[in-house]
Order: sequence, then C-alpha cells, then structure tokens
Amino acid sequence: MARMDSEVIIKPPERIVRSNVPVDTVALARYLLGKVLVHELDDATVTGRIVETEAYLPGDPACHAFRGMTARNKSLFLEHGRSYVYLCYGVSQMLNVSSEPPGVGAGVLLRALQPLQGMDHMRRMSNRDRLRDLARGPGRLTTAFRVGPEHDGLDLFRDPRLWIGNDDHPAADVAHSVRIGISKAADARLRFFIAGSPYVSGPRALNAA
DNA sequence: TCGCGGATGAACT
DNA sequence: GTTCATCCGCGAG
Repeated sequence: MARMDSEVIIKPPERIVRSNVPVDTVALARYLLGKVLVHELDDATVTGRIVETEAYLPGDPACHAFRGMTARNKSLFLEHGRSYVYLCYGVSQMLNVSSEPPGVGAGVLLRALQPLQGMDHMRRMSNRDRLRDLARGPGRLTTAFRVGPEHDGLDLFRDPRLWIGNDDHPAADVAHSVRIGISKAADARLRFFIAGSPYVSGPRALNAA
C-alpha cells in the first residue's frame, strides 16, 4: 500500500544563537515549541518539530533535581541547553533540556514531536507504521530518534549530531495543561503544547485549547 | 475511543 | 523494598 506521507520538502533547520535562548524553565518550555530536534546518524538524518514540552522547575517536588545533585541527575545542573537522558520504568528513555544557570537543577522534558524527515528510519526503529504515533510520547520519541544514555550531558545547541535548530516555523497557538504521569505537584499547569496538533500526546480532554 | 493493569530496570531510602 | 516524567494490549461501550 502506498504511503500517504512521503517526505515533505522543508526548510532545513539552522543553528540557534545561544544568547537568544531564554535561561528560565517555563520560558524555555514555551520557546522550544516549534523548534526542530535533529539527530544526524551514520545512516540517516531524522528531524522532528517539537509540539509538546513539560517544565520541571527549581524547587519543584516533581523535578528530579529536587533532592539535590546525584550521579543520575547531574546534567540538570549544567548550563541551560544540556541534555538529561534517563531510563523511566525500565523501558523508556526520557530526553530533557537543562534550563537554568549552572548549579541550578531544572529542565524541560520533550514529550512529543511531529516527524519531518527520516520517517522511514523512525518506522524501523520503533517498529510502527502510523506517522502520527512515531514520536507521540516521551518514550516513543527517543526510540524513533535513537536517543539513549550515551546522549546524556550534550550541549543541544552546539552538538554536531544531536541538536535543536530553528526553521522559522513559529508555534502559532500554544496551550497549557497539567503535567502527565506524575504524582507530586500534579496540579501545576506546566505542560505546554501546540493546540490542534495531532502529534501531541495525552488524553483528548487535556488537549483542548 | 476509552480506561485499566502488568511489565520492566535502575535509582534511591 | 519502594518509587517511578511510560507503553502496550486488552475488553467494554
């Protein structure tokens, strides 16, 4: 059966100037919406537009940095823009972006992407066909983009292989809701997403703008 | 389309 | 031993 979603001609993402990136967790969570995650692999380049993020603030009980620095969470305390990758529920890798000045532990979780380039590679990696589901959810996203613990601590605005770029496609309609899947500080509305995007995760009731 | 329960592995108490 | 920032498959509606 023919694929209905052959690769679209898109403007290639460009590097982001660090001084343009906000050094604030909520501001970064909103700033990242509409930007493009790029992974340049040996055999393919995969890219996807960020359509859903969550903020984990300094002093936030749900943030992994809440109880201080450990071997696992140390990347959250680096300068803003570093990757923090960890294994969740023994099955799923989570990709975060550190979001505050050095020494302050906080980050932004990337929860969902709209696939733009390298969909065939994503399909092979995730063993799944439906375009909409390839990177919908934080664990699926890292599977499709082949992101793992070896990518912890990278500078996501400078790294030659795994980086976040800008293709001048602003997020028009940003909505917010409570965060998904947490028990502490569950009422804080710190999840941000592009309203109306079919590539956003979570139950429908949370995704109304 | 929705809600539920089990799998799963590592960090941490 | 407990706690997860999840995912998948199942069954009911």
